[in-house]
Amino acid sequence: MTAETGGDGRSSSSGNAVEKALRVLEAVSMPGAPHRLAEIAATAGVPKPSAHRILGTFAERGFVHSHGGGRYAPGPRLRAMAAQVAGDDDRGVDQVLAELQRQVGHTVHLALRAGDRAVYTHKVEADQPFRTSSRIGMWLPLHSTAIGKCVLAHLGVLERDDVLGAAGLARRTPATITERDELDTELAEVRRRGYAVDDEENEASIRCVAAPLLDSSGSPVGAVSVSGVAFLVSREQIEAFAPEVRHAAHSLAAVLL
Amino acid sequence: MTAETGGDGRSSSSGNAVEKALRVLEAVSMPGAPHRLAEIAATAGVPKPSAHRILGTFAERGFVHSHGGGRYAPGPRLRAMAAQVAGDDDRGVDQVLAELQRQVGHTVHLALRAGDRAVYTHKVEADQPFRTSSRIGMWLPLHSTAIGKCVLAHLGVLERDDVLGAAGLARRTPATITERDELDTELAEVRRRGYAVDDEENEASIRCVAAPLLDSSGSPVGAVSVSGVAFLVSREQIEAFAPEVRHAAHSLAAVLL
DNA sequence: CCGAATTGTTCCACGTTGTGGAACGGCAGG
DNA sequence: CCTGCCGTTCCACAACGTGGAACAATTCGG
Repeated sequence: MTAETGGDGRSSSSGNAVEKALRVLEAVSMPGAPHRLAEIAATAGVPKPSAHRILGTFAERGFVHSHGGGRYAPGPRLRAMAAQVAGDDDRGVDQVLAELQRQVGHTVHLALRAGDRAVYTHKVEADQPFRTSSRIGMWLPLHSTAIGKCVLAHLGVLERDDVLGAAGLARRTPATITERDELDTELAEVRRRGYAVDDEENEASIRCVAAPLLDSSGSPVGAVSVSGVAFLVSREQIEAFAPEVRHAAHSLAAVLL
Repeated sequence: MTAETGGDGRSSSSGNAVEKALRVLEAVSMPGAPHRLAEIAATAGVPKPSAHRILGTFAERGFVHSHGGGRYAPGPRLRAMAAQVAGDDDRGVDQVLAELQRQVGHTVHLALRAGDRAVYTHKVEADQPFRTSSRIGMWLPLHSTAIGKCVLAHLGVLERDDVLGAAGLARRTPATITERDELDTELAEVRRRGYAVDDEENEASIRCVAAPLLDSSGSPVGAVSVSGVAFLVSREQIEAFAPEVRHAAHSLAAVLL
């Protein structure tokens, strides 16, 4: 390990060509299929001509599909890669999630962090035939969800400011925490307890508990959650699942990292 | 530059840095999670030091996870991206596939081409509770499957030689076509009819029909297929689904491209 | 239907960045 | 102990990406 100072140093603005490519690829992959060039350039934080050139390369290889005049969508090659990645890790992950689902009887989610949001990657539905509006690939805000609060709580102060500054504290329900002070208090509590609760803060009638997945350096990678319908599960009942959720989180960290 | 002797002429373009990055990313995404550096470098067709540098960049951004000592696996960020891509296109795709499944009553697959193989990206199971050993993300050979033959049939001769040279014509069942001449005849037939049949050539007791998805330039992007258990569906019966499969393929081409 | 604002695309001189063969150290298997 | 193989580091060279600015196409508003 040569003397790498933990801070950003040069990488702050753009840096590596490969890095830009990754950010562009990520931007193209965002929901809302056909994206415009300017939009992608902005999202990726890359100058317009560079984005154009990179997207051209992607298009040549079939990673993105160019819808004519400056509109880009994920291409077949990227879709194939996505299917491979999504299908491969299912070895142990689904097992752990299914086990958790059996223990608690409610819908179980795994979400991974992607910048200033989290993305559902796995889901095990509850036995009860209750509507769950979530879907794999759907992304959720960090400030109003149990999963998101787990992530935020374990970010460095610097990065947290960055992320919250970019995403804002949008009100999602009457219970959503929209004050930064209040959120910070909550996050301290999350760190202390090792799990987070969402008491109808993101969606009315939905309560969740979540526990964070931390990598070897302590950075939050994502979180597991249990979601219950409010009139079936009290706040106390949901919170009582915390031990099981934390256990699952630890198992998943072992499998995923 | 390395003056390759006939065998593997793909050295066509290692020029672009982004291109190399893409190939490396693809190599990391392949099934069999922790890959070794040399393996990735070979698969991607990139010199070892370059692969190392690129993987380092990926690791910094969480796209791959470095298992220490030259072992790399898809990272959280890549998984999140994969979930987004896989989840987003479900708009119309699943509808079309479900419609096809209703018409034919058997298991329906969508696979996309990735280099010298195809990858299942979508699946709608048959009503009948029959084992189907396929899974999203699983990859299948091109020469012994209906889906693969659709792809091969619509490749340029040059690229077909390349692909078949790399992958070979491995025998999968007694019925597998392992002679290049015979395969070429079959592929001409596939082009003529607009669909391909797999009569227990890839897996014993499984018969399939497939129709290709062609992009605007006529290149094969993937294929849709219907798979039936051999002792329930005769070759004639499976082949009778061809019109429906072709129809679905056209609908999907419109949605995906 | 036309002009104005926005967006996609091309160009190009500049120097930063990636490049990859070769050499080094570490690890395993004979 | 020696012998491959593999991951990692090094470095001189120039190719490649870079991005501001100019240009073309398209959209929007009146």
